[in-house]
Amino acid sequence: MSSSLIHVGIVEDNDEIRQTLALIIDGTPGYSCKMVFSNAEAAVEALRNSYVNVVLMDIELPGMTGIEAVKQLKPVAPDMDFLMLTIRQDDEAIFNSICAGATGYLVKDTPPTALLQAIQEVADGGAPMSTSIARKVIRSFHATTPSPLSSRETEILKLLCDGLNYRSIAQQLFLSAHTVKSHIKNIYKKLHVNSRAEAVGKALKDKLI
Amino acid sequence: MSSSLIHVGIVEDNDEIRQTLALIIDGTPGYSCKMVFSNAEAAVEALRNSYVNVVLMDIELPGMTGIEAVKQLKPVAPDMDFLMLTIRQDDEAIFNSICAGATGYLVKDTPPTALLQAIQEVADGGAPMSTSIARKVIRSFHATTPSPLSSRETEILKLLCDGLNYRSIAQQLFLSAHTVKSHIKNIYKKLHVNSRAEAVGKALKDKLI
DNA sequence: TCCAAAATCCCCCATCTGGGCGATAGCCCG
DNA sequence: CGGGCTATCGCCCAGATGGGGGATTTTGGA
Repeated sequence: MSSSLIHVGIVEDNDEIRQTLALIIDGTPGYSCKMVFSNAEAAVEALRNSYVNVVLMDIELPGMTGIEAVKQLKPVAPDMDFLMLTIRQDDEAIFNSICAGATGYLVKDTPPTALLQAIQEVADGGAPMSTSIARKVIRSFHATTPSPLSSRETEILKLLCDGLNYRSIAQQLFLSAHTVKSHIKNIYKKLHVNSRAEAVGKALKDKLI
Repeated sequence: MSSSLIHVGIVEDNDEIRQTLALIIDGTPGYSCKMVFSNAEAAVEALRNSYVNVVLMDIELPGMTGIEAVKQLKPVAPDMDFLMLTIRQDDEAIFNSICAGATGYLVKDTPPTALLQAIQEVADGGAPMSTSIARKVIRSFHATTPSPLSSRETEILKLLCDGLNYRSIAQQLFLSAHTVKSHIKNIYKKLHVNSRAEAVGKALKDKLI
């Protein structure tokens, strides 16, 4: 990995910081920094069809925030990685950035060696982050509410998520369609919903399945 | 945090490793290790109603695996944290463990200092892990397929996930119910589904909304 | 041991849904 | 300029769905 050139982009409104970062990166063999922007709007426009591998993105920017920029760029450039730049470790903002599509973050006073290493790690498919951020990410993985459903109901809910109707579910579980309907009615009661779509929505959002 | 006693549990079938871990932990001030098991079944049974804070769980166990044990314990003891024990860093197994409810992992030859530090970090709400694991976790956060839906369709899909029917969606968006139906039909075509439930399931699983 | 919950099955019916088919108008890209 | 996509509105109808009842048996925990 370290043999190929890493193309880095920078989006940072503070002139000094931006130029310093660019100098460090472009001055190091193996790193190239041609795409530099002082606002998110210009960056989104120019980066969408670029060959840039890793973007250092300031979170606080005039106009569009860095988080919003990532949200727009990630879908159109899925292979582009984003490292957010922050003054200090702000767990909430960083977590939101990650939800938006960022891979990790850097605090702005990171020494050059660590900066370059973080970029390298990201390019190599890693995601450098503190343990507290990692925990936040993991937590949002897991179910927060304990499921009120019985195992049979959970089983049926899974099949609902696949779009099966009464009959198909009944066949799959060797039940009568009446029974399936009965279970689904109970699921609705317990989840406080009254349609398949809402049940599926709640099930997946609350990680009940 | 470091002032209160951390109750640690161990589940590990290798006698030597298990006893070594227990000795290290129980021999350190601030750490207590009373719950020690050589198989997952006994651990699940005893830990479900225990006061243990952090469990060191071997992944490979005779009978039930450590991953399965976490899957069973996490729902009934949501405040209990799990650190998986592995011989070497196996990204796939570790990722599966995290999906099952684990917070992090340790390689078995971790030196005592780092071991205790990792336990402390977990007890303090962190999630120690390598950058490559972190990346895997983050990746499963993001949409993998670019959405084929128009913005209007996405808007309607969101409302479908909330369980709204034609009329309610129409009112919310100031449209005729006919138009809503029309959009939904197009959504079905694009997502290759043919019911609300399936559309919602696909939307949330593929992170289209 | 006894009760509550779960799991199974059944009926009725108003309403919702999905599929088929069609129409007009705007917009962008080639 | 024409074709494709989107957005908007419309009608018909068979079949699925949700809500309202009720019933029995098994299971599991207190």
